[in-house]
Amino acid sequence: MILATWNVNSLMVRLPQVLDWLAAQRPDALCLQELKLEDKAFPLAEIEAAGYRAAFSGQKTYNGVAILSRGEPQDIQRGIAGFDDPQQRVISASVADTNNSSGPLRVVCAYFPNGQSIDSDKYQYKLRWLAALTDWLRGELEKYPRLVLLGDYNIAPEDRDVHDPVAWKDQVLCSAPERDAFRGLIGLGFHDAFRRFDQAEKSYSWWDYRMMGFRRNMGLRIDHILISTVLADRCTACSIDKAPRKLERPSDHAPVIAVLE
DNA sequence: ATGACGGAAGTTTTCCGA
Repeated sequence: MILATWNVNSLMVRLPQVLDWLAAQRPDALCLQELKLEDKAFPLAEIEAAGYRAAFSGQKTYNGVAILSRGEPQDIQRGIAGFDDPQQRVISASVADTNNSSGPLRVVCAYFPNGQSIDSDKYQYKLRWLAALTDWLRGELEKYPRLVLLGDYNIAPEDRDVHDPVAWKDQVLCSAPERDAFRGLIGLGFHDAFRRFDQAEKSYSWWDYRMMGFRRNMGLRIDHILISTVLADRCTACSIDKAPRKLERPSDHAPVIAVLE
């Protein structure tokens, strides 16, 4: 089965691209971030017409996350339990596992805070958010061993995930506390699906709109799919689909896709 | 040089993203 994540940077603007991509890729589940719309504006009819159901948690202007799946998402949970946050950044749901009879997969879709800069209050919020997410996921993994965490992590885990590691050294998205937090998630019992396979050098999932970032491949790998240990051996591929980044009016992020056999 | 580009809110400019 195919699981994917895509920060669409406004679902209203990107909806035609999302519908085209669903038709072309036929993922079993697609996690979306940065919807930038309220729930009452969520384009449910268009998505259902494309053969998908949806769980979503939106807000005005910023943030907003959704899980689209071919079957009805079950046991939907919004946010991080025990972490009050008006920013809509996390949604979880159970989706049918098409290749296994031992129960559904638990999908957690997350839009990690950006942090702005390491001397910003938003960076402190990011670190608190990361700690809360980690604590919460420790329990979720016990409850749902077949768990996948997909989303825009706003963390480039290693220097090889950064087009210019010298310029980005100790900057937000690359700082040691953020990378420590990423490793902390791995330490709970996750595997970075992308790094389980040979990949081209300079593989990124986000490129700045400015300075011809995409054409010059000035990017970062900040969108990730972490799969729990019991699922890891079923993962047969993981890739970044750069095609949508080449369209007119693209998101600044490209989708990341994982295949579970 | 802290710019650029893109989206949203909403109005001629600001905030935010990464």
